[in-house]
Amino acid sequence: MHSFSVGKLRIVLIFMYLCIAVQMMKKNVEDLLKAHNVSPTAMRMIVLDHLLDQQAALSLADLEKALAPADRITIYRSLRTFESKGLVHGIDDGSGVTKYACCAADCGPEGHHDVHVHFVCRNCQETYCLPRSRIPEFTLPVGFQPEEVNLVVRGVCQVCAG
Amino acid sequence: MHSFSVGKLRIVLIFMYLCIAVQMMKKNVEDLLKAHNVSPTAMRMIVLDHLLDQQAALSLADLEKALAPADRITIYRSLRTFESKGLVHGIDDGSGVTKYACCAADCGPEGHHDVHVHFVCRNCQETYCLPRSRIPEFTLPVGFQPEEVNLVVRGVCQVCAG
DNA sequence: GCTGAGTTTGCAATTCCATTGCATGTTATG
DNA sequence: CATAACATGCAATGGAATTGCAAACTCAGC
Ligand SMILES: [Mn+2]
Ligand SMILES: [Mn+2]
Ligand SMILES: [Zn+2]
Ligand SMILES: [Zn+2]
Repeated sequence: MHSFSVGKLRIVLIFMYLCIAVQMMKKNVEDLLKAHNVSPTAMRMIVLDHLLDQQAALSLADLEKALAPADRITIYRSLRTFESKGLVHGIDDGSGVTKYACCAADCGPEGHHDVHVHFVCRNCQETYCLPRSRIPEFTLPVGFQPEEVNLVVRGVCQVCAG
Repeated sequence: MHSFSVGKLRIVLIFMYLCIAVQMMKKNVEDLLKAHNVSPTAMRMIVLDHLLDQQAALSLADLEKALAPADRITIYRSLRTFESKGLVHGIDDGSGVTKYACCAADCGPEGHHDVHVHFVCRNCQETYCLPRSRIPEFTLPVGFQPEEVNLVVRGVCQVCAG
């Protein structure tokens, strides 16, 4: 009778770990969707999962490329659904194409609460959410009633400046 | 021999005043163009004069409508020229269409200096420059080097809130 | 399991704005 | 006037967002 080698055991353990990780990941994405009242379809789970992976915001074209051969319109409509349910927020960074990133705070169908600064790197073109950088107070002429604020900073990002 | 009535004299004086006013206006627009190294063509004077009249920023479509039957592309290229020479600045107010407004400060071909807040009214859809509302200080994570800032506030404007 | 209503998806088409190419018209200058 | 440089008008293009619609799918109720 022969025993498992350490190498084989390691491979089996890694495989089991990956299975569990993928399951947990899927479970997390699924639960996140359900928690926001969105039916967890295959496409939506793929889109949301990919968005959760990102450091920087993605455009529809980015997602289309990354998730090929998924249909662009389906991704587009997933994003709109997510946005309306407070799962992701669209970012108008001045480039002319909307970028999307996951909401950090407890946003919901009532609205988005995590108002933060966005940063666009003129070198790598990436768009980052900066949740730590709260938008400061500013004064408006009398009579103007603010409701939403969008602050976009252009410059060189951490990675490119490093 | 009969004399002028007071009424006729008044009309003549108003007419003369208007002639002089229009001349001065034209002279002002022409000088403004020349001062920024832009040949004062008929179209450019019309476009710039109309922009100087406005309280709120205008889109290309707005200008096209107001200045009909002037050619849209010619207006478009006038605006680009003005922008490059520091006469007007384009505003990305999040509506997806660029609005244009005259520069208040001493901008030039080197760049635009009058960085200010822009306000979009969700009721009347007008976009206003708020030159008095300076963009406040804000903090960025270490490593991010800011170069340009764009702050757009959405809400209800002075007129609509009245 | 089968059915039907409601939802989601994929493809085609449309709309809207920004931008470019090119031939013609205009201006400035000697 | 001649000529080069610049400005204009029309047509065409490009890219992104959005919509229409029919087929595919999901799921509760039989
Ligand atoms: Mn963000
Ligand atoms: Mn402005
Ligand atoms: Zn960068
Ligand atoms: Zn208003």
